[in-house]
Amino acid sequence: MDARELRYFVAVAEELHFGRAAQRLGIAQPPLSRAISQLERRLGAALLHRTSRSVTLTEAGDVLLREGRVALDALEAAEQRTRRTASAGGRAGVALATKAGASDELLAKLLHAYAAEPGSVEVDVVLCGPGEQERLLRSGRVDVALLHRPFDDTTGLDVEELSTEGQVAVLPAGHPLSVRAELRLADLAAAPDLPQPRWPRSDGSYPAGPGPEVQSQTQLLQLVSLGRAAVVVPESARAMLREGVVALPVVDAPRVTTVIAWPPHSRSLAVAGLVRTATRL
Amino acid sequence: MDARELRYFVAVAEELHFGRAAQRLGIAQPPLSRAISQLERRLGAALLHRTSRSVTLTEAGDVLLREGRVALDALEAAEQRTRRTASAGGRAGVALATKAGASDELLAKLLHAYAAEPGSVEVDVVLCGPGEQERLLRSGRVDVALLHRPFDDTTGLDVEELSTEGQVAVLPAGHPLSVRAELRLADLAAAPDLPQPRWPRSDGSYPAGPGPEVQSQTQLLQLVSLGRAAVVVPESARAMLREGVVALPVVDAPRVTTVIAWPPHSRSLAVAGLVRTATRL
DNA sequence: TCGGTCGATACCCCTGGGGTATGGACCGGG
DNA sequence: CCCGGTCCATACCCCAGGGGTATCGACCGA
Repeated sequence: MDARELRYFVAVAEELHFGRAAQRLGIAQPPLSRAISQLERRLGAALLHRTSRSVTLTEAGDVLLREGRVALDALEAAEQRTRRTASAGGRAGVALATKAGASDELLAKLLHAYAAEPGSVEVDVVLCGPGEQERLLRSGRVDVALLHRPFDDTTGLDVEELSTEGQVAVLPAGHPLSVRAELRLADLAAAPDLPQPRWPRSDGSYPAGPGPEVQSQTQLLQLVSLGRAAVVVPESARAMLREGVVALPVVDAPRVTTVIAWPPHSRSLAVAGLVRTATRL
Repeated sequence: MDARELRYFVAVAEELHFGRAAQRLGIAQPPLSRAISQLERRLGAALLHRTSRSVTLTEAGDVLLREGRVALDALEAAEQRTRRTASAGGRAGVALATKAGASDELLAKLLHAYAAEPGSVEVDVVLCGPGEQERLLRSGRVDVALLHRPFDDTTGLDVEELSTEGQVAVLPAGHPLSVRAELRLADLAAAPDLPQPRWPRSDGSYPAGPGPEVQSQTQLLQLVSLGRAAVVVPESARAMLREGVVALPVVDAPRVTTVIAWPPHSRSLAVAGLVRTATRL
């Protein structure tokens, strides 16, 4: 199978609309229609149920969407890692992704300890938005990442657990709930004046909901201190709190596990060294 | 990156010879040369050191070979699983690979127990040669496989351990060593009249060595009973022994672990059911 | 020095992927 | 009930690029 055809199919399967998919791919709609039906002919399988009003996935199409994404990620990763190896020119560095503002202290300790190891190489740290690390790792932009369960999906990655922690609710100082010693998730849900803010998805769109739209932690904290939102974050994020907000333990929020993750086929000594250092912290 | 280019590169990287690689790919040599240098240009990376007498991998080429194989496997798997889903036509079965003659009893118990589960589906059992299961699983020909550590590589697969066992040496009855109560690997290495037989690799060629070339277990056991070879196999293979041979424990051979393995992205209920049944045996 | 090997280059042909124009099915509104 | 709008499929054209053959140039061993 050709990678191009697969990319086309994934676009259509995600949009469920030939016109929008074609636009996203930067081609006209007719060649896209043709490419998909050609793919179906080659596979001997119907992938989409289509009428002139709606497009839906068949069972086979659902399988191809899931497996195809994995394959395209692997292809992209092969390309990216080759590029990075070549541009490093022998003196191979290693790229690490982590969520900006999360596990700050852990990251600092890790980088410091690893730099002291014999044979350590330069670490290129990529700070990214929530959920972004996983994509960077799977697509080969980085070699290793710090992920946070249960938020990030570690399926198909090798991982080593580093630490677990509870979560705290960040509230406006002076809010009635802020005098409590601890909270439950239900308490927050029962406070409609404090909706959960909404982060952009990877395509830039926002999920529906009552909360304000945010793009950065700074923005988020400002909204909280203005009394317009509340948010639940891991305890370690307390380090970045500002005036005008308070943090209270949420006793029934899921515990967050920080893990170091890397692709299972990695043969990189640098990645192995980072992982070893991390587990010894 | 295009899958075609990647396939071409993998062929050249494996053959380290443009002419042979082109022959294997069924194209002429000049287009292959062109495709590779075009790939190098696109990636901005030298992949091969070439003189008119030899071709070797650069560091970047080595990375691309390893990552590229994974990507091509994933692509192949996406295609195969889609085909199988479609041809199953809704009433989805599940394909399981296992080495012919290995873990016989375990397999029988597993199939029997799974068939008795509520909601179980038909299991298509694929018996294959040594080391073949792994390839079938990675390339999507099957959904789940029984593998044997440390012989099979489970990198990048999800696994559940089922059993571990020691290994026995199968010798000709009447051989001086056959009167011992137990053996060590060194004893076998010190008996040049009993070389280890050689199995064909996936490309059909044989590794170099003194032992006879074999293609089947029957053939193998006949050679042993004729006094021309000896072989070390897991204990459970005792069930398939024949007259004229004896099996002695090899105390320092690595223990063999039978595992059930599946691709990490599998969402198949049938695979989950098989795994659950297997771990409960 | 010469023949043999092997990758690169030059040049040609034609497949097939991309474009525009248009058809045909379906739906909602007046 | 027709009419306009939406959306996928079909028809047709163009040309980029992938594949072929012929040949060159570098290198090695006899």
